[in-house]
This record gives sequence, structure tokens and C-alpha cells, in this order.
Amino acid sequence: MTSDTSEEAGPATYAVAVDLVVLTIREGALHVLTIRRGVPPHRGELALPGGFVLPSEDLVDAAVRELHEETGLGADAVHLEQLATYGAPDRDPRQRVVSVAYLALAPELPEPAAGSDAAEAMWLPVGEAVDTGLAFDHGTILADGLERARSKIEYTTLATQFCPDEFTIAELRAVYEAVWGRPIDARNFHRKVQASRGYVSAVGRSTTRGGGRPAELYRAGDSEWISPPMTR
Amino acid sequence: MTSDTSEEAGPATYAVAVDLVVLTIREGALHVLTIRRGVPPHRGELALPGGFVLPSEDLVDAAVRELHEETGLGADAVHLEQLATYGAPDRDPRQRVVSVAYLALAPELPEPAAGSDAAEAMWLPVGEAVDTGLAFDHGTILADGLERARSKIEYTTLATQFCPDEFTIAELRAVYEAVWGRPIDARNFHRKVQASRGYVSAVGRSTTRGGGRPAELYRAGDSEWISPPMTR
DNA sequence: ATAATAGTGTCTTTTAGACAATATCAC
DNA sequence: GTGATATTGTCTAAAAGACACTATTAT
Repeated sequence: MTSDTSEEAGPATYAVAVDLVVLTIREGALHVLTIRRGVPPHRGELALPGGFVLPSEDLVDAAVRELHEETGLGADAVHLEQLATYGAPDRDPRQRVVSVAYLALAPELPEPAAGSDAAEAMWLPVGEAVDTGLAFDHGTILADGLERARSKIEYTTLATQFCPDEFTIAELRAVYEAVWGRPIDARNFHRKVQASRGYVSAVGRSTTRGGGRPAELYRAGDSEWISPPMTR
Repeated sequence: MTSDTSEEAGPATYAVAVDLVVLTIREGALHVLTIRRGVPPHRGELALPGGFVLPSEDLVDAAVRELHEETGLGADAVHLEQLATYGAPDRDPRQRVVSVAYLALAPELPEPAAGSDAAEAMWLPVGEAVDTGLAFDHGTILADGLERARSKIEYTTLATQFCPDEFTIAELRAVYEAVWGRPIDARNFHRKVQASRGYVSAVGRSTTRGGGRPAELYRAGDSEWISPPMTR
């Protein structure tokens, strides 16, 4: 018999974790950050990075901490938003774990992944991750994260979060093509980005890194919304 | 010293609750279901209905159970979707509680509220609830729920969830007017609803309950999406 | 000059929104 | 008939999407 079970028992308690769907674009394709599990259950399988929430931490702080541990990125460099919460009683065989999933959008990172953890972390093309399957219910979480990213770049300026500080319209267009998985008319896209006030602001310099005629460089503008929206 | 702290301690555990933002339309205005707290903390203040998740329950099952306890409604009669999760360490002074909020959209109910609970439940116009303020962080949860409802009726057929089984186009329009809080051109609205395949399907009968020329009756169609979307 | 990419302009179709006109009931 | 609401139609402006054309670099 455990100690201290005198008056009311109080509600049952469960472990609470955060899991991360970290998306970036590498070589024109959307990639997701995965880890290979080193311990049971699902040892050797791929999973999303994540960890338990500490007693003093807010949920988003736990997500920021995990993101930093896995990618070295700070909260200022990436977009981070809550995705959904998964809490089926049997989703983790060890104990009941309620997991709050977060979606992170990151610019292309220099190295594959600098996990301070022993677990090997890597970027995987999203199609490959979906096909391979992920441990626990992480396949569902990934699918939900992809759908969120796909829909949100329609009406918000989030696509710039995948770009470096300075980017060209063509590079921004490549983000849409990678996330939506289909080509977009360069000319109409150019016109629509320019028409949406506050989406991008010109730097005043240009680059020839794409070959051909030099392209104007832009930074993210001050608006959070696109109007009229991009249509998927 | 508590018993059983030999090997690894394992992650910290927290109470997990569901809170409900239940919206309905009464007398042309959007209302939210609230309860007056009978016990501390925040005794006497208004709050959202909710409760703890049982060990055997999935999160959504807990939401369905609470909804039934508070309104008598079953899961088939209302739309229920996960909203967001709130877990600041100090959001509940008694102990750490991570709360998964759900949004429910219900048709107008016969009686104000038939809470089987001792707590008095009531429908409150949303403006009044926002102005009065709610206990804990429930004001934030309500605001998030309202924004979700307002945006979702733009591009989904969710507005029909506020209507009885059979309804007129004018009644559906009244939903938009109540949720968005502004008048809508009846003629353009009529045309757009008809143009969106699968939004509504005609019953073949009409009603004069609105006075004036009888209006055709419709049921919810088989589509979940509106295209093109309603614009707010 | 040629290849490659950036950027502008033009045209057609679709949609939004304002609002006129007609239809069908109760009284 | 009048009053009320439903439904259809018409017009204009905005936007989407297809695509021709011009611009500026490297080689």
C-alpha cells in the first residue's frame, strides 16, 4: 500500500509529452526531422523527436527546449505553433502519455542534424516518412502537421519561414511547390506576391545565384496574412 | 518519503482535463454554455464546463461524456472537434492541470440547460461572456473557440450544425450573421449556397414560419466543404 | 548570339458584391 | 389590395489562370 491515500484521491495523472513535426526544405523537397529510436518500445523504428514536459515548464517552452536540443535552433529562428493533442489510452504501451504536438517550420539548415542526443536524427523526405511509417501514432501526427502547413501557407505569410533572411521570389515559389507538391506558374505567382501588401519587402539588391537574369532580393514583410490568399 | 522510488523515477505526471466551448444560437445571437463555479478556486465565477479525463478514456470520449452530462446531447447531434491544449504551470492553483479544449456546435436546445450536475449551467451571449470574464484561462479558450468557429464556417459546411434537421436558407444565413456579427445580403447568400454543390439538399417542402413568401426547406448536404468559400 | 531565368502585360473566365425585379404567402 | 419574406436576375469590379512578350545576366 502506498503512503498518503487518506482523503480524496484526486484525479488520475498522466505523463505529458511534446512531439515535434519539424519541416524544412532541402533540395527542393519537403523534409521532416526524424529520429531512430534507440530503446523499446518501437526500438529501431523512426519517430518524431519529442520529450516529456518538465514540472516548471509551459507546453510551448517544452517544445522550444526540445527543438533546440534536436536542431540547435532558437525560438526566434523558426515558426512554432501548437498542432493538436493525442491521448489515446494505449498510444504508448509503457504508461499513459498525453502528447501535445507542435509544428515547426525551419529554413534549410547547414548540417543534416546536430542532435546533442545519442539518438540519430535525420531529415527525411516527407513522402518517404509517410511510406516507411513512424512509431506510435506519429504517422497521424505527421499527416496532421503536413495538412496544417499546406493549408496555412495559403492565407498566411508562413512560407517565408522556410526561406533564408534574404530570398528571391523564385525561392519563395519553390517553397510552395515543395509543400504543395505541384508546379506553380512563375509569372502569376510573381504578380500575386507583389500584390499582397506586406508579404515581402525589397532589399534593393539582386543575386544571380539562380543563373539567368539577376533576381531582386526580398525580406519577409510585416504582414502575417496574405490577401487575397494563394490558392492551392 | 513515499514508497517505490528505487530505479528511475519516470516522468512527472499531471492531471488532464477537457474543457468545452459549446456554442449555439438563441434568438439570433451566438451563445456559449457556461457554469457558475460552486467550489473554490474562482468560486462563484463563470467558467467553461469540463472535467478530468478518466484512465480508460480517449480524450474525445471524455469530451463527449462531459458534453452529454452538461447538455444531454449525444455525439451524433453535435459537431465536436479538438480546439487546443492549455498547460501553463500555474493555470490552476490546486495542482498542475493540462486541459484539452474542445469546440462543440449545437442546434438550439429546448431548455436553457439541463445539467445533471449541481452546478448551475446556462447559455450566455458570447459578448457578455467575454465582457464578464471567465475563471482560469477560460477567457482565452473561449476567444480561441470563437475564432475557430468564425473561420471554419467560411470554408466548411459546419454552419448547418447550428440548424435543426430541416431549415431554410434564411435560417442558415441567420447563423452566419450571428457568428460573424454582421448582416449578409440575403440574395447573394442564397445564390452562393445553391452554387456550392453538396452544401444543402432540398427537402421538397416549404414553410411559412418566417412570414411572407414560403421558403423551401433543406437538409445538410453530403459535402463537408464549401467551394467557393463564403467570404467573411 | 544563345541559353537561362526574371519580370511585365494581356486576355478570358470566375467570383464577389450591389441591387433591381419578380414570386408567393398572410392579412 | 398591402406587407413581408423568398427567389431570380443583372450589372460591375476584382481576382484567377493561361500565356505572350520583354529584360538582364553568363557563356
